[in-house]
Amino acid sequence: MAAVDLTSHPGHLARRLQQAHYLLWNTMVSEEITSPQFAVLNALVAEPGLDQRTVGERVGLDRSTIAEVISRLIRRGLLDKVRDPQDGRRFLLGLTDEGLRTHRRLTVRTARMNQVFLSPLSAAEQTLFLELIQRVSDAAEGLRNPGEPLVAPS
Amino acid sequence: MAAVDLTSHPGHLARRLQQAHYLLWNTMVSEEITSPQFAVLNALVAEPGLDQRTVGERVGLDRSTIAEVISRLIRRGLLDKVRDPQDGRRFLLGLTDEGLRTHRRLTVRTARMNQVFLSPLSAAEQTLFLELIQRVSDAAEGLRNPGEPLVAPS
DNA sequence: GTCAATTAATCAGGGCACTGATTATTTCTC
DNA sequence: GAGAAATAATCAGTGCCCTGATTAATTGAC
Repeated sequence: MAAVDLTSHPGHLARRLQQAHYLLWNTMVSEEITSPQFAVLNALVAEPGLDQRTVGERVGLDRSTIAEVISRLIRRGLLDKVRDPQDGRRFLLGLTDEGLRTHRRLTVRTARMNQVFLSPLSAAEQTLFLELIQRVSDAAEGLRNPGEPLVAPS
Repeated sequence: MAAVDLTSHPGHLARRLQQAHYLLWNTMVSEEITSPQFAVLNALVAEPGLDQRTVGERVGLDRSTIAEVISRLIRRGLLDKVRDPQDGRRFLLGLTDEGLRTHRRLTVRTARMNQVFLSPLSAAEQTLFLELIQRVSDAAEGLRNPGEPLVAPS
């Protein structure tokens, strides 16, 4: 009889938030292209010709995950990759015409979806909400490799 | 040249938030037990003897996912399940002694982790943050099966 | 120039999350 | 009481997310 109230646990709420978003994305944006996949397309619209690792950095996906996401996008003909002639370890990524079209099409829909998603909040709350999430995530990411331990061992 | 700023996309931020939480959980709480697994243990501390589907409902996991999570917890000896003599479709779940001990141990650590996770925000902001996430998630979950379409088709 | 350290990408393995289909049991209807 | 509808659980398939180990190429030290 010492159960905890999970509604005070930001991690639990974050998971539920993401699930809710996933569902809404599926109904309002696309059943084919996922939100992380769109983020990758978007990164390459912003900076064409990036390599795989850097794209992962831009959108917040680790080396393994970005590899999977990219291989799916290539399989679907939205991306192609060529070896960097300057550095034989790297692959340079580029959007295909269809990739570009897909990005354009989904951009409109994601805007609408974001509106619906945030509609329970007032305009001021929406701005605050985005800012708070960002501050918490940024701070936690900053704890990644800090040189000194985060907490004293119990 | 029509890339979007993903920092205004709540879904993208939600994903990053969850990743940040995942990392912090791993370093501050446990490398064995995950946050969803803890949520399941916690649900069974609050209401012992629930069946699998109901536990999933309580913690926000669908039928497939809850089945996997529970089978891992059983494999690790933290849970056991018995057929409901009243209803042969159901399994009733119970915490083992070790499951109970694990829940108790992790409860302390999650509290500390939540403090660290939210530390970039002031006390007032923390309260607001949790409330805003909850309102957005609840609203989006309410859109699940509404009888009428969410949006006019494009 | 050669060997060592670094770096980009891949692979193996574990866990979370969803959908659609299937199986077993119960409940509802007649 | 027999057949139909509903419900709990499982299975197959896809995708995201992480770590640790491995491979191939480049860079740096000497």
